[in-house]
Amino acid sequence: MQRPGGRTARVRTAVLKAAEDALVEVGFAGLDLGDIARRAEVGRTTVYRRWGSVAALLADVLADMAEQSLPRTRTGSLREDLRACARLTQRTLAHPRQGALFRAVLLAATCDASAAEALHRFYRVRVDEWAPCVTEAVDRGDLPPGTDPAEVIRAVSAPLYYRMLTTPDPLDEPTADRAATAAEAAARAGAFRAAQAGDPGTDTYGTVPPSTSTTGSRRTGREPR
Amino acid sequence: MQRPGGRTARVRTAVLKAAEDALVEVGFAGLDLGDIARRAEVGRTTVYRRWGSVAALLADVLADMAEQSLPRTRTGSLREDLRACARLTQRTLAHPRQGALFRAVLLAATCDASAAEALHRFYRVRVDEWAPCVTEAVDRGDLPPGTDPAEVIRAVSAPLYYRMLTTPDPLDEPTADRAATAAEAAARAGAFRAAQAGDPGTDTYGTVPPSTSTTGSRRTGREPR
DNA sequence: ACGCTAATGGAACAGGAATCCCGTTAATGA
DNA sequence: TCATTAACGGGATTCCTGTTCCATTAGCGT
Repeated sequence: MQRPGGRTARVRTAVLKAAEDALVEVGFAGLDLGDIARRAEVGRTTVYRRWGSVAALLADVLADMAEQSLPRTRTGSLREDLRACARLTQRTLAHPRQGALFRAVLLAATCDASAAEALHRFYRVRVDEWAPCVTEAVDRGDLPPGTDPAEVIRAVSAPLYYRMLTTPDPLDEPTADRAATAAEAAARAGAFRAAQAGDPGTDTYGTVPPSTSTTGSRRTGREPR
Repeated sequence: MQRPGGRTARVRTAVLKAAEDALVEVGFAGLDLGDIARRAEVGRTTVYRRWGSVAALLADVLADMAEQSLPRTRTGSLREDLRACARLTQRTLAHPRQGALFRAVLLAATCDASAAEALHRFYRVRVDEWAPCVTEAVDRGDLPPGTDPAEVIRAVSAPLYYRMLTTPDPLDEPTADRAATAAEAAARAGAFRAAQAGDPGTDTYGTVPPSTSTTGSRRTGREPR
């Protein structure tokens, strides 16, 4: 028989809070379940038993956070909607507490399956929350029919995450606005329409090497960008 | 007196190789310098002395990788250039070995200053490598004057990284092509021109709350997207 | 070739995180 | 209100990572 009431819930709240605090203070690498238990004034054993690892604990933090998410704003304009979406992402990532949290969960997700699943669910929910503004724009005729709403929303946030991860530059509002503008422009141009047959250019890549399989190690040169 | 020759270089090579192997096999979370030393058939002491931490070692792996990067392809078409760029990124991230490596270094960068610096330098170099194709497109008149080359290149990769991190979906070639198409469309529409005064829309955000400072915690609701 | 010493590697040591054991506390339902 | 037992908490224990010490190896200059 499970006992989610009273004490158990209190302990969970205290530990999640302590985990966030610890994360902001010492960073992801410095997280230690024993330390978190101390901050939460809870027995070490309890934390180890209920969560077992930093990644699992962060997954729970994310799940808790997801329940508190805000509804999207609703303007009547695609431009304004996307800008609001971008600003929200920018503000969240730039926020000292929430930003640290998101970076940490992104990290944890690449190491731990439960954290990855929690993260994926979180983003699925968030995209679904904002997708309607794209659908409405399509209905209004502002965007071409067949535009994939989720892709547009993802296109708004992607540059912000990429910038956060790969450059030392701060995430400011102009950056957010630029991301929104770019996503809107691409959407208007039909870049996010669902794959349609005969799209010119999809079959004419003369310069890209075959790359039959990514498994082959015929070349040692690496190359992302 | 320093002795970069012979044995030292051999040890470095063996350790970096072993680190990559270990990364692919046990993942970032499971990395252990002792284990890496064992794989490299090198004394633990040596690894601890020369690198000291997983993050520092990964930074060195990244530096080593950067030296082996391939030059960009050169077609005469912006569309083809961006597609090649996107495909290269996609192929790299989807590659079992290199993909794991990049994810790990991204992680390490958020925990360790030296890894972060190595990562930033790496992406700066990569962007600089590809930026010319945008500059050339501007010169040809394919893109509006004032277009920021680096931003266009980053816009190509951003969706791929975002997808890799936030969804369980595989990174395939259609995804890469879509990213290239979207970046091109946005660039053509002038979304990446350097900030110019009087850009209509930049000053008319009626729905976005003030958000004077991101530090304030007046609301507990969180919200990325 | 030879000597100097940077660099390595084995082994012992230390510190701390994760686990286990078991008594205590307090939610839950009758 | 009371019995039941899920869940907690403190302390001992184990395991393992990272450090230190010192002997050995092998670049490097002469």
